[in-house]
Amino acid sequence: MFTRNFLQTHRTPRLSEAEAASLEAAVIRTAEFRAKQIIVRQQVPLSQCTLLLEGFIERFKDTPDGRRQILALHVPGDFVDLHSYPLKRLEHSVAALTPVKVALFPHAAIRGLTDQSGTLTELLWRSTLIDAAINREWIVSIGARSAAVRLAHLFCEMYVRLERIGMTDGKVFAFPLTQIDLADATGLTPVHANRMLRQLREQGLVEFRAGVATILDWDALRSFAEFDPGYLFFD
Amino acid sequence: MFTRNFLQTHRTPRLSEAEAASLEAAVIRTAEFRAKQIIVRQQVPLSQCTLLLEGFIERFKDTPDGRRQILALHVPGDFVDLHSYPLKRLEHSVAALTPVKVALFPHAAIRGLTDQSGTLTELLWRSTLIDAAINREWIVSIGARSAAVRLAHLFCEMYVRLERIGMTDGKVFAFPLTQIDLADATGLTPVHANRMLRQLREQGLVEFRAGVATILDWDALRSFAEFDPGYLFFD
DNA sequence: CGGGGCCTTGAACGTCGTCAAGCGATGTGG
DNA sequence: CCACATCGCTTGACGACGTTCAAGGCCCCG
Repeated sequence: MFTRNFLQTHRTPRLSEAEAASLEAAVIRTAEFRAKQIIVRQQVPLSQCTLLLEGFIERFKDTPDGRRQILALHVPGDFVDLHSYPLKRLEHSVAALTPVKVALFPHAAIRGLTDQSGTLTELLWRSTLIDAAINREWIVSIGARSAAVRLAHLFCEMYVRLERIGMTDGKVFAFPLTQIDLADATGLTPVHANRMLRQLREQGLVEFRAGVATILDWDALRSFAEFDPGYLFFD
Repeated sequence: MFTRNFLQTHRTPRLSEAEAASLEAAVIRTAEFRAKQIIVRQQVPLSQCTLLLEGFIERFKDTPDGRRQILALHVPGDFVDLHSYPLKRLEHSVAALTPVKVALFPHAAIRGLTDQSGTLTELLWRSTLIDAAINREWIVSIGARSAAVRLAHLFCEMYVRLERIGMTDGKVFAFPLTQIDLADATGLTPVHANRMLRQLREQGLVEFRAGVATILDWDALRSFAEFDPGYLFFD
């Protein structure tokens, strides 16, 4: 069941059994990547899409002056480059944060799915647009929230997304990023990210150590972060 | 020809004449809005999509503490809320920056188009994903570029997008935002945006006055802004 | 044992934000 | 027709949030 987590997080529109079976059957093969390995390089023409089965993936872009901006984080059940189907190439790169296992869907198979069913089309399209909604929420975070709030918001988002696929253990979840990665995701320097993490910990909101996050006070964290999960479209 | 500007900016995949005619025929009516009028309110269920014909539109989100973040700017030929088709509602709001004229496509008509042609599906889907690519470039701008570079990048983007639909006059183009809007789009304060605009003008890169932008030195501006138009997918 | 990530902390600096005041243009009502 | 309010733009002074530079610690791995 390659598509179990995907269907778990994308319940609207609901597929018929036949449609779900077609989606599952569109996988030609699986693949594995090591941590830090680049999975998709920007601007390279693509002919298949990647569904993340196990592990964590990042999408990022490097700027000419050597800075690096993480654009999105992906968890199991996320299509990491479904948008390559209409776009044919990506304008950013995709890399594994941990060892990962993925399922591959040839573009031709996606085309087959969209020809077959308007509902399947809508579901796949929708999933790319939820990614876009997350991108926009990150714009709000980076553009309009302070460093500490930004980090808190990211912890909220990841907690909720991981909780949905059963990858949390109470208020504890694996979040295998370095502080440098967190800084690259939030537009901060590693030094300042470190200081803000300490502050969040001392405020009793969230603790982050060795790639593991522990929510200390969910209500307080959520309110501190101005977190409203509507943008994740968990309908 | 409601869809002329849209087809002008979205040349891939190419539609057959019949497909282009179907797209054009999917419009049920046009509508007009006054400047500053809200066109789509966040979280309200939608049943139609809006194609911008004339004028400028913004997408934005307000934060609890009263800040406002502009998420995207739209020019004629852009679908401003095509993503409401798979999502059914938006997590942000849409407003007119100037008096605007739009064409409306019922969701049911979009469904008809996607049922009819995989190529039409791909084109519409693609256009929503180009919006997403622009969102991601804004993440890079806000997260990793300095205030002056950020503004310069925005001028580059708008110049290229407007040039494509014939809305530039040499190196001059109407860009009907206030300095406050520019600040809200770039995550700056109006005061600082003002200072950076002065700097860009004094450096001989770009001038912005009364809603009109003038590129003073395109090559210098482009290089200062680290601008690479690849993310706009002008294929 | 040495080297390289990653984390942590301090000190100094600078970009950007805040507060405040004044200007010009526009518009509205007395 | 003028008084006055509003809005957007501009500039100065000051302060803060976040960056930069630097050093040291820990841990893992070769």
